[in-house]
Amino acid sequence: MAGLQPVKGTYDLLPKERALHRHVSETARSICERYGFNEVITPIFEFSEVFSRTLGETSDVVTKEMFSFVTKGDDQITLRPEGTAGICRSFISNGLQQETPVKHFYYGPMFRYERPQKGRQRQFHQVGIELIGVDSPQADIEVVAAGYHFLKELGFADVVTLELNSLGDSESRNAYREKLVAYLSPFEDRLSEDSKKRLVTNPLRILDSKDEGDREIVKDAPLLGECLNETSQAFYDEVKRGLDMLGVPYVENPRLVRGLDYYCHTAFEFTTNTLGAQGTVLAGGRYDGLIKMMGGPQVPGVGWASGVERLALMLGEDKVKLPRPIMVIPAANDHQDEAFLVANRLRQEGYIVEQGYSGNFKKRLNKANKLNAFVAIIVGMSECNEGEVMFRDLNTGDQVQVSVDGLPALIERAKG
RNA sequence: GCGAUUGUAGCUCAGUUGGUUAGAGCACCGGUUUGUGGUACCGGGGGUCGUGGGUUCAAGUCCCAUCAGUCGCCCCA
Repeated sequence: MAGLQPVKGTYDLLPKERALHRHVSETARSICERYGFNEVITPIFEFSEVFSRTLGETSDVVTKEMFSFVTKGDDQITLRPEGTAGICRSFISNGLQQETPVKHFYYGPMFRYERPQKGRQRQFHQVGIELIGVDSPQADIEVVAAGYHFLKELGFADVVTLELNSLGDSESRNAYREKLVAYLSPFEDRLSEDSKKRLVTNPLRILDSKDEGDREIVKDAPLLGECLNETSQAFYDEVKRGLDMLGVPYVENPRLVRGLDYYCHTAFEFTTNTLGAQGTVLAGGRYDGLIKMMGGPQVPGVGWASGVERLALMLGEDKVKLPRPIMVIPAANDHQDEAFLVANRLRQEGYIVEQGYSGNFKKRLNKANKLNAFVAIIVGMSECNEGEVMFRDLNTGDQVQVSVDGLPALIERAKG
C-alpha cells in the first residue's frame, strides 16, 4: 500500500469537476440520442481475449497498456482499454443480429497502463457510439456527423479539425501493404528502432511516426489512396460527398492510420492543438471484420470514442456551475426543528435546500453566500405569525413575510 | 520503458552565505453584548519541511538514494 494517495494515474473527481464531466457526457448523450443512439452499459472488465484478439496482438494497447489480472477461478481478466470490443462482445452475447441496425451510446471509465501526463491518465472516461449492421456509407456519414455535432455543441467547432482517410477494404489494404513494404525495405537501416519492428508487424503505422528520420523517408512513400480498389474508392467518395452535403468540414490526411487493427475503410480523428501533446479528442472508424473475428456473424460496424477528460480540460474549470440552493435558517436555535420542517417541505416540492448546521444567524447567512444560495428563508422571527416565515432574496436583499404555502411562488420569481 | 522538472499548512508560496520554539496570504472554525449576508477587527486548529540515509557542533537549506507529482518521448481518447 503506497500510503494515502490515489494509485498512479487515477484521481478523484470532486463535485465541481464532476459537474464539468457530466456536462460533457450529458451533451454527448443528448446529441447522440437525436441520431438514434441509446445508452448501454457493458462491464468494465472482460475476458482478456476480448481485447487481445481484436485490438491486434502487436498493438501498443495490447502489448504494454492492458490492466490485467487473474481471478480466483483462474480467469484471465482485463480492465477495458476501450469501448468497442466490449460492445461487440455484447452484440454477440445478446444475439443482437436479430435487431440490426443496432445503435449504442456508451459512457464510462477505461483503463490503460501508461505514463500519466496532460490529458492522459490510467483511468479515464470515454463517451462513444457504435452503429452496427449497416454496410453503406450512410452509416459512416451519420456517425461522423454526430461526432461533429457533439463537439460543436460544446463550442469546439472552431478549435477542432476533422482529419479523414480511407483504409480501404482488406484487398486494397493488402495491396498497399505490399507496396509500402517494398518501398520501405531499402531504407530499413535508416528507420527508427520502433519502425524497424513495425515493418514486420504493422507497416502502416510507420506512416504516422513522429520520428524525424522516419518522416523524411515516409514523405515520398506511396499513399494508401493510390491502392484503393474501385469499391473502396467509391465508398470513400460517397462518405466525403455526404459530409460535404451536411456541412461537416474535414481535411483529408492520407497518412492517417488508426492504432487498432480492426479498422477498415473510413478512419477519422478530430484533433486540436490546445491540449499540448495529446491532440486527439474524438476518433473512430469502420470495423467490418471485427464481430466476425470475435466469433460472431459477419456484421459491419462503425463508431467513435471521445475522451471526456480532454474535452473537460478544453472547456475549463469555470464553465459549469453547480446548482444554486435555497438556504433555510432558524432565527434562533430553538427554531431548528421548524426550519428543518420547512426545508423538508420545499424538498418535497422539488427544490434544492440547504441548512446551516451551526453558528449564529450571521454565520449562517455567510454560509448561504458561500453555497451561492439565491434565497434565504428565515424561520421563527418574532414578527412572523403562525405559519409564516421571512423570505429573503439574496440577490437583491429584499425581504418579505410570507406564509409557507406562498413560498414556491416567490422562489420561482427569485430564480429570474 | 526513456527523458526533463518539481516536492515546506487543505491551496498558492516565503524561508537570506547551513544557526534558537518553521512563516505569510487564502481557506476552515470561533468571537466582536440577545435576530440579518459577500466587507472590517480579534482569536484558534492544522506541518515528523515527500521518505530514508549521510556530511556537520548545527540541515527546510549541502550530498546520495528512494518515492510521488508535473510535462514530454513512444502510443493513444
